Amino acid sequence: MTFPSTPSRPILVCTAWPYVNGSLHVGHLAGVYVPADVFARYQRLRGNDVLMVSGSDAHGTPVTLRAEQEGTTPREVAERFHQEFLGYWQALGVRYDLYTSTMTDNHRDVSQAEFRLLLRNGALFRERSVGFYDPVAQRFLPDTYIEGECPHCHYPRARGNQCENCGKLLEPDDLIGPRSRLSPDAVLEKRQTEHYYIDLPQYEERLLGWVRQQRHWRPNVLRFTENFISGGLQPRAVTRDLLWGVPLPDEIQHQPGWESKRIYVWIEAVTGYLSASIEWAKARGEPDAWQRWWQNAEARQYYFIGKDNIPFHTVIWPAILLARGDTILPYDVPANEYMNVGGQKASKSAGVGTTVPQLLDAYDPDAIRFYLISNAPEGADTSFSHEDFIRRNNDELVAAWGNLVHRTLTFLQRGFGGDVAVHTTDPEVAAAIASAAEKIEAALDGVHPREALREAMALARFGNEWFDRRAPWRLVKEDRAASEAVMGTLVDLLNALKLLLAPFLPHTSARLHALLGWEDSIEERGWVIEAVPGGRRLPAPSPLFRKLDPLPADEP
RNA sequence: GGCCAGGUAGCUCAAUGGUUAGAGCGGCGCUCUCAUAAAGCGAUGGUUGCGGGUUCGAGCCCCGCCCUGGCCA
Repeated sequence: MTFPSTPSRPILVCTAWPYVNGSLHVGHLAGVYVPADVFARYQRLRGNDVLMVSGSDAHGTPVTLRAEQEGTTPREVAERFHQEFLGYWQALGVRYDLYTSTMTDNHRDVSQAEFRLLLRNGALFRERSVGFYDPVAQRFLPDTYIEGECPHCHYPRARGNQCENCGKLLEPDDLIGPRSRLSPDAVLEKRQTEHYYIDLPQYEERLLGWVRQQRHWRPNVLRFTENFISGGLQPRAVTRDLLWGVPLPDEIQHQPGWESKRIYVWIEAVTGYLSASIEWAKARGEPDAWQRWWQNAEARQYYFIGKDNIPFHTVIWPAILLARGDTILPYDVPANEYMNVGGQKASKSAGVGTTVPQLLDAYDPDAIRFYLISNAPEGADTSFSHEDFIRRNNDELVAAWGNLVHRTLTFLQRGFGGDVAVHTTDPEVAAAIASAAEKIEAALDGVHPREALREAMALARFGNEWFDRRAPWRLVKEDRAASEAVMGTLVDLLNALKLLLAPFLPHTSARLHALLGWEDSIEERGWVIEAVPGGRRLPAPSPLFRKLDPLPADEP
């Protein structure tokens, strides 16, 4: 039994670049990194040409702020968390082809080259503006860093964008006696500054036309994007008065005043997708190989992000790519909602939190992947709790799939010495496998991993039911050959489920692959459902998953 | 305060405006003993937050209200 092979297609799997200003959270994994990895693993198994890239976003204010708080440099903070993130991917089996950072020379070069290209193509313009300058902190201040007396209600600590007392919207200029929140004693100066802006209105019509063709996008992404563009696009500044970031191209950065400006992070960070692809190609010794995913009409690009990032990936990044004019546009942007964390009392009393290091400390990687996908926030927010995690682990993963594996393999071991008889897969089971596989493929191709996992679990439950119905433990007493044949079919079912679950549960599927007597890897065999040959003797099994102790009851 | 999501079974979640609103898990009952005290079957479980409206038809669309979360901060 095999599936029709599809021609190999280049597929670029991108994930949002996380800020390196702190540990990642369960929501990041559930919304972005685990779904992306599941999708990428599936596409690789299907034989498609997958390139999965991302990296740490080292620049931006959050990193600078953290460094200031710690009395260290942004680079030190960035390096530290970058290393931590690399550890996550290793531990969880999130398998990037390249996970880099925005601190590389390559990224700087690609970003600057892009800036030049946009300039040459008329996408950028330069404009003067007046900003408040803090001479003590030696920087221009964002609106929210300026406070003063509200001209309407005379609240003394109104912000430069809004008075939080009377709610009126303000401009920094409206404030009476504006002060810097960074340096309260500083006398603010109004200084002229100058920045580059990307002329988004120029691309509005083309973007809207393109977006309206994306019928396969998730409804929330499509609706949000259409509203965003229809509301009218404004030019956006693409440079900032900052020191931590990518400098402007040489011919600009040496002009007076421009040495202290940087390419603003939201244009620079999305460019990371391209720069990482190029870095991967260079490292591979084929510097042009990236073009296969960027300048090829057959290629498909998928961007896995959280919902807060939608406009950057469905409007601004496509606008940049349109302005470049030398690449394809994103194929899909499967943005997820949030996995919130409720039941905080429970997590605190258990002494376990929800950052990635804490999760990894408490649970096995496949159990984490299982939970996060089965409760993934694909269309609406969902909530995480340790209680729910333990329940899903024990009552679903272990009880259905883990049990099917273990009861099959131990019975085969005890009853038949681990010998798989020469057999044919029972037609009812074969049909159930084929039907489940078809649904799983459709769900994964459409980037609905949660539905795909549900189908796989339904097949595992069917396996338990069929096992009970055939009762090989009873059959063996009357008709040993018939019992052997039942076990052969069950082994085939395990073999199929091992493959169908491999994108979700790569570690345990690999272990099961070996327990089923294969000497190669799942990846080498590819997305092919096959029977386990008769005559094979399987090794003694051990459980794939462990049950977790329930949390201690809450003390009142 | 403004903006944006949500509110569906005990819990966690499904349901292009179209049969009697579904699934998993839990709880209850039964069956089984190969299996990590696991599994299977069965019955039970709903005023889809509240009140109006549009429609042949509304969980879904519109208006108002209540509640929760997120962002602005």
